[in-house]
Amino acid sequence: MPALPDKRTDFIEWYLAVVEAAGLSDKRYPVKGMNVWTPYGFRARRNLDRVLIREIEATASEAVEFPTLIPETEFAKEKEHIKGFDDQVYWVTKGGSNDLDVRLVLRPTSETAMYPIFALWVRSHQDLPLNVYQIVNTFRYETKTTRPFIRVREIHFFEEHTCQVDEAAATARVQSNLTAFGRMAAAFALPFVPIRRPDWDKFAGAYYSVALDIPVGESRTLQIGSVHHYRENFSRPYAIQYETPEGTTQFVHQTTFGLSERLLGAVIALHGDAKGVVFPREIAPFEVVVIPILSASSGDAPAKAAAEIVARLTRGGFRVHLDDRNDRPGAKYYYWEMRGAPLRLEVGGREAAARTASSVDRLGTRGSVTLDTLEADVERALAAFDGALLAKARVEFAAAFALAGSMEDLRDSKYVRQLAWCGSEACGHAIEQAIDGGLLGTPEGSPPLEAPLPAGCLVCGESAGLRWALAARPL
RNA sequence: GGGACUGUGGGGUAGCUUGGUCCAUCCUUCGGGGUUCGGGACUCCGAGACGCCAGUUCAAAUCUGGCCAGUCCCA
Repeated sequence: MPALPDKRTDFIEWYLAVVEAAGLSDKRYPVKGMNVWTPYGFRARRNLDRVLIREIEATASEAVEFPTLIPETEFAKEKEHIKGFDDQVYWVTKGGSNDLDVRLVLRPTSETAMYPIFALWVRSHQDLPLNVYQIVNTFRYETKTTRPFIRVREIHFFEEHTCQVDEAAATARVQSNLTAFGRMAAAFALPFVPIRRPDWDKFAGAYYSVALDIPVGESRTLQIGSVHHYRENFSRPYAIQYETPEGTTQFVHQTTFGLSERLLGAVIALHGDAKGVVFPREIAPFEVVVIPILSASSGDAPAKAAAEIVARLTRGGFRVHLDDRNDRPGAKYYYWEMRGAPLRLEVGGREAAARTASSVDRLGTRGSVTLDTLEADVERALAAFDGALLAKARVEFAAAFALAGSMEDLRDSKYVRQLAWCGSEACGHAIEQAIDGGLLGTPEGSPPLEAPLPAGCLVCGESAGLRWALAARPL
């Protein structure tokens, strides 16, 4: 197995190589931006979904599933929305050999599929809030270079759509989503910063958008999700209204929350190292890999002990894999390090005799477990690994930001820059030009760096409307 | 959207400029046998490729065009 490219200097090459070498995705499918989920990659995806489902359902959201095709007539109802997506949708124009009277859109996102039906579901204030989510594939005709998990044309998409009684309730739902995302991100050891996007960069049709960004290799950022407040922007064209207790009629205020397999890409990009992928336990296809070390002198004792360990841990609810291939132990170590297994247990003649196993986690921490207390020992080792991974990620996160006190600081910046901005579009674009990237927006809540807000905008020096903003180059 | 470049076994490559030496090089991978097994084993035997379609030519991996796929730069 040849060495991976250097992650720091050749980040993209490293990323592509590691996805390939870890067996997570097969990108040889002959359609741009549409890759095959391999068995190993699909296990990771299922684990990703499991966490998303667990956390969103903890906030009273219900799973639904809407159709893949949307009639053009519904798709076109909200003007900003269609303008934003027009150039990146796939059209179905034929049924068999007949041209369709009404063309159909392959959903790029599901507002326009759901909202005509929401209008039927919502009649009374007692029907609110309506919180539903679905995990489906969506399609966007991406023109830029596609990359596995990070920029694809067939997206494995999580989308929550809600209807609320008023603007304040919708704002509260946005906050609830941000909190839920905090728990999801913690499960994947991903420190992130929620950022309210500038008006010119918000979701097509939104009142405002909060993006969830993480700093990632080569001083860039990756948007791994977003939460949007729609106010009445969709409920009016789609006529989603309800009768209040007072007998009046109101339009609902809506929110959405979107995530995708980019989260998996982010986990790979952020935690991976020179040896390959590093999975936190929640997303790891196998939390524990057991490797028997055979030799002529120890006979079948290691194999028997390994089988016992696998049986016990499986019964204990762990995701375990026994690697009993006819290969050298060292080759297996490299193999599972490349594939990111959090914990490896080695059982040779010595361990089998002592009824123990040697443990090594993916960050290199060595230890030992005893068969008497196997489940507890493994649980402790995995928890310690997850804790260490999160701590490491937090240190790197903190080091990714720097204040910018002048426009000169933005040039060739190796950091995500925190700066004072007056909020005007002209100054925003000046900042984007200087950093050769994007003005990400204003941090929701406290900014990454604690510092007194300067007296004036970095560009124009004005103090009116002054707030912190972040700028970086997107991945 | 505009421009440049690239496509050779499963992965990575040599060959392309100047067509013939190529039933295509090497590494890795894969299958079978044997010996092995505490950080990428050794050995013997075997498998596997010129993106697709046209064209030029006595002759195409090599030249031309289209398509498909990919990479980079600019908007």
